[in-house]
Amino acid sequence: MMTKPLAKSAVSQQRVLDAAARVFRDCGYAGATMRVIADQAGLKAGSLYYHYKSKDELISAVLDLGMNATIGALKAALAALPADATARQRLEVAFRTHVTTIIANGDYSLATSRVFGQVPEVIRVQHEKVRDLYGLMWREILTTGQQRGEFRATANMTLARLLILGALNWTAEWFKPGTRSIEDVTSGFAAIVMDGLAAPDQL
Amino acid sequence: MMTKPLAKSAVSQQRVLDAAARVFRDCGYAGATMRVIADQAGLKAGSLYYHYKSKDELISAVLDLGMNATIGALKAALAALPADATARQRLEVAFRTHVTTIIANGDYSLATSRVFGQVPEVIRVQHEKVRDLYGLMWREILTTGQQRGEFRATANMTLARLLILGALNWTAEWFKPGTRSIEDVTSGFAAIVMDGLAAPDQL
DNA sequence: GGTAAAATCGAACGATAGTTCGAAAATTCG
DNA sequence: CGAATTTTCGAACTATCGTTCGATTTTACC
Repeated sequence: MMTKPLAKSAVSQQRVLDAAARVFRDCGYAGATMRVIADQAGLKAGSLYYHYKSKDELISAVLDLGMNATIGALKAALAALPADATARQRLEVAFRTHVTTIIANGDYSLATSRVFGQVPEVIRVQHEKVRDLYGLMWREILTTGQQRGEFRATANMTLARLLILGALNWTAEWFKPGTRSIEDVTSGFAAIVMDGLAAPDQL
Repeated sequence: MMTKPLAKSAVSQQRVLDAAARVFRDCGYAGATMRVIADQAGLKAGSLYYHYKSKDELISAVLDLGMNATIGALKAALAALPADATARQRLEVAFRTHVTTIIANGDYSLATSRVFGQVPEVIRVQHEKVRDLYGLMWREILTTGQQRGEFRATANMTLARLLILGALNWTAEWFKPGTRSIEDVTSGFAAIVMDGLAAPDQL
């Protein structure tokens, strides 16, 4: 008899995914073995294949989750902003949201950024599209702000985007909760990117 | 009889190292196999062990070379600067030097940054010291500039350093020679970091 | 509580990993 | 050229990889 999909397997599936993210992050794609992932999830290697039919499907799921969480969070945060928000406010919210998300989903974010270059090409190409979509969201924030005259007209916004994303993604590598708050980091970053390091001209 | 070390082996050793950097960059630490590295170097797997006595020694050599090239280049560039150079000039030179080096040594730089988190702990700890040394050089540039009053007193220089190094290291991932010049990238980055994105107040 | 379905196990498969080592080839130099 | 040395090869070893699959245990439902 046909039964509705039961919920007991979902908890195991989640444990497997979490374990996979951690192991992929620490060991890379090839270095992450199914046996270690299974062990971290409290299973034996063979049992993984009940939930994911191959290692490639596992890494693909990890990449999906890491990227989609980031995109979804940014979309939601921007949508929650009042319509008359300044470009600076939008940029600051984007900073905070990005860092908050990649810290909260640390295992997935680090796994994604560290392992992306090592994954089989088929999978990488597939996820590059999602990455590009995310880049487009940032491009929109920056160019709109420039068109409104809130950002310096002479600034190269493509370079700005690459600088910002490089700096923000790097936070996942060094940020340790407890030492500094996410708010401190993002507001500090925003201050530099918006106002620069140079001391104001003395009059 | 004892003979002086001959030079014929050095060329092979270099070919092995170059091949290793490429393969480590593309496949990660565990994914890079000795057989593929040997093949890229025009040798058979067993022959690698004449030059390096283990895979760990190989990756260690790649990490060394990647990091030391960057450190050496920055040291030299700063030393070549006139003694009365402004902090802004020093920072711009550091930008340019860092990017130029990691682009020139692309295989080693990317291998280093991608593989660092996957390497056996003994090796990683060893190279963390060298990394810290490099961070210290940047810290010096930034705090000195701040003490001289050339950089905003309110700016958090630790965050500035993390932002800058994150952004600069990320260039190795996206920079494609031909499209944009290194000079364009570094001067664009420097403009943002020094002067900020915000449009000047209208009076 | 019993029974069907879901979930896990455990042993095994071929493939390939890092590494070793004696033999073979290439190089150097008198 | 020929002998000593340097460099490379190729086959082999053990370990472990991803994966499969029938047996077994656990779970859900009447």
